[in-house]
Amino acid sequence: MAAGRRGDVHSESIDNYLKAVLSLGGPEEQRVTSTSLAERLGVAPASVTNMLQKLAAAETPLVEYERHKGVRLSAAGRRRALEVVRHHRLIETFLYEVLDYPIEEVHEEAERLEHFISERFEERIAAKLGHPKIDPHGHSIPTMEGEMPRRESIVLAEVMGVGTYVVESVSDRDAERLRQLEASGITVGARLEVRRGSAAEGYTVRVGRGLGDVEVSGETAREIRVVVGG
Amino acid sequence: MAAGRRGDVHSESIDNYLKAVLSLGGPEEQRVTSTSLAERLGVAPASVTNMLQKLAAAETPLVEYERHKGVRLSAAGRRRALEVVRHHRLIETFLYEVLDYPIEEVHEEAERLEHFISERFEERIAAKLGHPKIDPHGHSIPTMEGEMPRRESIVLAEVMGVGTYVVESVSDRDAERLRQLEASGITVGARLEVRRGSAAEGYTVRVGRGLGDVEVSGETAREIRVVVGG
DNA sequence: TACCTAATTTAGGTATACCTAAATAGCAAT
DNA sequence: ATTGCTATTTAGGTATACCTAAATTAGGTA
Ligand SMILES: [Mn+2]
Ligand SMILES: [Mn+2]
Ligand SMILES: [Mn+2]
Ligand SMILES: [Mn+2]
Repeated sequence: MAAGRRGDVHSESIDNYLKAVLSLGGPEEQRVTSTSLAERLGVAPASVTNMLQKLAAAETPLVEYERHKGVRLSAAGRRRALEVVRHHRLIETFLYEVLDYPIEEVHEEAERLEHFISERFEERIAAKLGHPKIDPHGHSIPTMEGEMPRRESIVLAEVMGVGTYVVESVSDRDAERLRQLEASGITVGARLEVRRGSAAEGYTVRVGRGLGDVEVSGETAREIRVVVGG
Repeated sequence: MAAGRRGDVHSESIDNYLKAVLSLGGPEEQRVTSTSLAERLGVAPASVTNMLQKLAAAETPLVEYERHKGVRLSAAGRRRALEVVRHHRLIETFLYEVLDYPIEEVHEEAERLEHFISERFEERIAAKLGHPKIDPHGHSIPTMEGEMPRRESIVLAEVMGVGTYVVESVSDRDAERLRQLEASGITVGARLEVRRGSAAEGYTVRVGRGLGDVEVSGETAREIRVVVGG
C-alpha cells in the first residue's frame, strides 16, 4: 500500500529524521549533511541517503535534497518536526510535573511516546499543565501553530573569563550527565558564578549560594545554555 | 538482526496477536483458530499462519501451535498478553480519570500506547490512580504479577425473561455503540430492569429510575455483561 | 469409502527501514 | 591538471509484517 494519500506519511523513523534535520540545521536552518544525520540517528550513512531521497520524492516533499549538498526541511517537514518537538516537550513536562518522574528519565520516555500520542492527548496534557512554554530542561515548547519562540542565550562553553549567569537550559540527551548536574545544583534557573576556565580546560563555577566550587568539563559546558546576570 | 536474545521479542504486532489469542481463548483458554484471529486482527488468514509459526518457533515460544489445530498461549505468551492488557486498562483509566477523556475515546488511544509505555510509566499511573482494579468499562485490570481476577457475571444476551441486573461491564471495542449506550444511561454500575426480550429479538429494558424503556439489540446485548440483583 | 467444502497452509510478492561493500563525486593540496 | 581522500551515493541484501493466489488438509456427507 502507498502509505497514505494525504501527506500523512509519518512513521517513527521519518519523525526522527525530521527532528534531527531541524536540530542540526540550527536556528539558521542550514543544510544538514548525511554524515551528521547518520551520526545523530545512529544509522549508516547509506541509510540516510535512502531516506532523504524518499522524503524529498514524496507527494508532499518533507525535505529539499540535492545530491552531495545535504538537506533542509520543506515547510511541511518543518511543520511536522515542530509538531513532534511539541509532543516531546509537553510529554517531558507532563512526566515531570504530573507523574513525578526523575528529570533524567523523562527524555527517553518522551522520545518514544512523541510519535504515538493523538492530537487529543497533546491538547489534554497541555491543558492540564496550563499551556506551558518551557519544558523541564529549559527548552521552548513550540506552539500549537508550529511557532518555536526563539530565546537569547549563550552556550556556557563560549563564556570567556569570569561572570555571573543564570542557567537557561540543559541538554536532555545524556541521562548520566543530567544526574550529575542535578547533583551539583546546576539546574534550570540556577545562578552560576564562573570563577575561571574555558571551553578547552573546563570551568570552575560556584553554584547558587553554595560554598564549594564545581568543576564543569568543556564537553559538559557545551550542553548548558546560560543568560547573563543573576 | 535477530530481534533480541532474551525473550524480549515484542513488537506492536506480536502484542496484538497475543492479546487476541488471550481474548478469543476465553477463560478456559481454548485453542483459537487462525480464521478467528484473522477476523479479529483484520489481517489475511495466511498472515496469521505465518505469525503463529514464528511465535511458536521462537527461542521462548509464545504460543503452542499445531498445524490445523489452532493455538493457545504458552506461559510466556500469557504473561506478555496480560502485561499488555494491564497497560491498556491502566491507560484507559488514566485517560478517563486524569485527562478527562470522553469514555468512547479511551480505547483507541490505549490500543496504541499500550505497546510503548515503560514499566516506570505503568507504575506511575497505577500509583497516581491508587492501584485501580477496574477500568472505566468495568473490566478487571490484571495485577503487576500477571493475575487477572475472574469476575462472575453473565452476558446480557444470555438473559431469558424479566429480571433486574446491574451492568458489570460494557465492551470498549465500538466507540459509536459506547456513545449510544452512554446516552441511554447504560453504563457500568447502572441498574437494568429487563422487561422482555431475547438475544434473537433484542431486549426492552428500563434503566436506573428512568421512566422510558430502552431498546437493546441482540448484538449490543452480547457486548454487555451484568450481574443479578439491584 | 469416495467426495466436497471450508479452513488452513504454502508459495511467491510488496513496502519499510535498516545494513555492508563497492562505486563515484567533490575538493583541496600538490 | 593530477592525485588522493573523504563524503556520499548506488547496488545488492536482510528482517518484519503484511498480501493474493494456489495448494493441501481435516472432517463431515453421501
Ligand atoms: Mn528530550
Ligand atoms: Mn523519537
Ligand atoms: Mn480498551
Ligand atoms: Mn494495541
